[in-house]
Amino acid sequence: MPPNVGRAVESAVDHRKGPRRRGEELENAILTATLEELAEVGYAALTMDRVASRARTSKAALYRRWSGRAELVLDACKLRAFPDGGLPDTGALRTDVIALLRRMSTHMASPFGSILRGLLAEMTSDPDFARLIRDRVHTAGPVTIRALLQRAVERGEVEPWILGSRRATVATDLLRNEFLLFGAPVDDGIITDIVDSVYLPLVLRPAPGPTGDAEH
Amino acid sequence: MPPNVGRAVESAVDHRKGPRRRGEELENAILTATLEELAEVGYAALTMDRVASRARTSKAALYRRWSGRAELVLDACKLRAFPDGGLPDTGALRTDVIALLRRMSTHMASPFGSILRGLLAEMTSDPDFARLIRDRVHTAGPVTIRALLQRAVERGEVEPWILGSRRATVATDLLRNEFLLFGAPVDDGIITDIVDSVYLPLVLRPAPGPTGDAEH
DNA sequence: ACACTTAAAGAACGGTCAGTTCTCTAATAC
DNA sequence: GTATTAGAGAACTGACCGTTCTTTAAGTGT
Repeated sequence: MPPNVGRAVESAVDHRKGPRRRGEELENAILTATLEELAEVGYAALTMDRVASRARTSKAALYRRWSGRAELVLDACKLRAFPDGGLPDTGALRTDVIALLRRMSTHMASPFGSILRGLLAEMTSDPDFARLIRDRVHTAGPVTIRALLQRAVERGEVEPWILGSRRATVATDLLRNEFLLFGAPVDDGIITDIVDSVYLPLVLRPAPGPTGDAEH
Repeated sequence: MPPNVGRAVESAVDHRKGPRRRGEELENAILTATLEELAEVGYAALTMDRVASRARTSKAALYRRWSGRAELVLDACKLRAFPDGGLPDTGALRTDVIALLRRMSTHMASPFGSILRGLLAEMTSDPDFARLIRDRVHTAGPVTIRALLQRAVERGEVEPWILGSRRATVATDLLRNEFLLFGAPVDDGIITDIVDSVYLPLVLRPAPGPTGDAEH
């Protein structure tokens, strides 16, 4: 019945007395711990137990907020987004794009790279979750390069229809592919090769399209 | 000692007596069981226990041959390669490439797609293993498209230098990117978009006007 | 100030799976 | 034949996941 009324001789070490965090404060501590774990051991080796103990909380507190590792990491990446550093603005499309790809490359060489791989693998299961990952993780590249293109259009370097074409994001798409296959950081020669022998010929002025291909 | 001195009251059911497979026969059975498991539950849910019991063998036999799940799956994919079906040969580069991308798309919609994702995620750890994956899994696309290009060069559709350029594999690179981000099968409109608005403008003869693409 | 409600800390548990290591014994080599 | 190799099967350690329980601090309402 009420077994241990009295005294609890046990529990020599029980710091439930310490200032107990709640709500947002605790949540922030958990997300911070998650990012630290990601930086130290990467996504694949991140465990809920480790995050909980690093944040000096309990797994129960984690599972009350997130349904699993992937959701937790996703939120950690979302709120404390990795530094973006503003748009490159060198005055010419070529150097702008090279600067962007270089930045993406170093970004992928950070723990973020392993997160990317891990989340990509987990997209197999849930389509809704897959959409979430796509939206939160894979939009940075395309959004940024479209902004660079927009300025190039205003300078007259690029024809406006390119913005709505699949050509627009080829540079970041190829960089992502390169990273996934060969790892990061992506060699600088490869970056300039992507830009000079593929991307610029596709988007720069005199580049002709086959038929009227402004769709998507 | 008499072989079956009546000991061991235990072991009511012990079929170690059945024809015990060895060497290559057993290995084939294991690889077959691996492929069946892959087809049924996908890469993420594949476990060594299940493979062992499906092959009616023991985990010890698996670990004597492979150091883990990834190596096993890699070998299973390598030996009993998924059907290639020969090179598309339609007489024109455009239709050849579209046929190739379609085939790759359906391939990625098979269990092979989940294998791809899983292996990609495991490349984080070991660089040697990463190379192995790249070589065994991601060569099919590029190798095939180079063969298509080679024939296009012989027909005069494409200039020879393209074969050694990064442009050569852009179609398969973009398809892989599309699959990883959006899943398979890849919509047919996207495939033709990749080919018509990106790939062909990059590789076809000089300045491919929509009407007369000069072959002389 | 008080009782009441919420939720954090911590521990334990059941379950799954990875890898390892036993024993026993069939298949093979010598 | 005898000796060696290696497969079958089971047990076992250890990691991790996700859940649940108890105890108790932090808020909430009156």
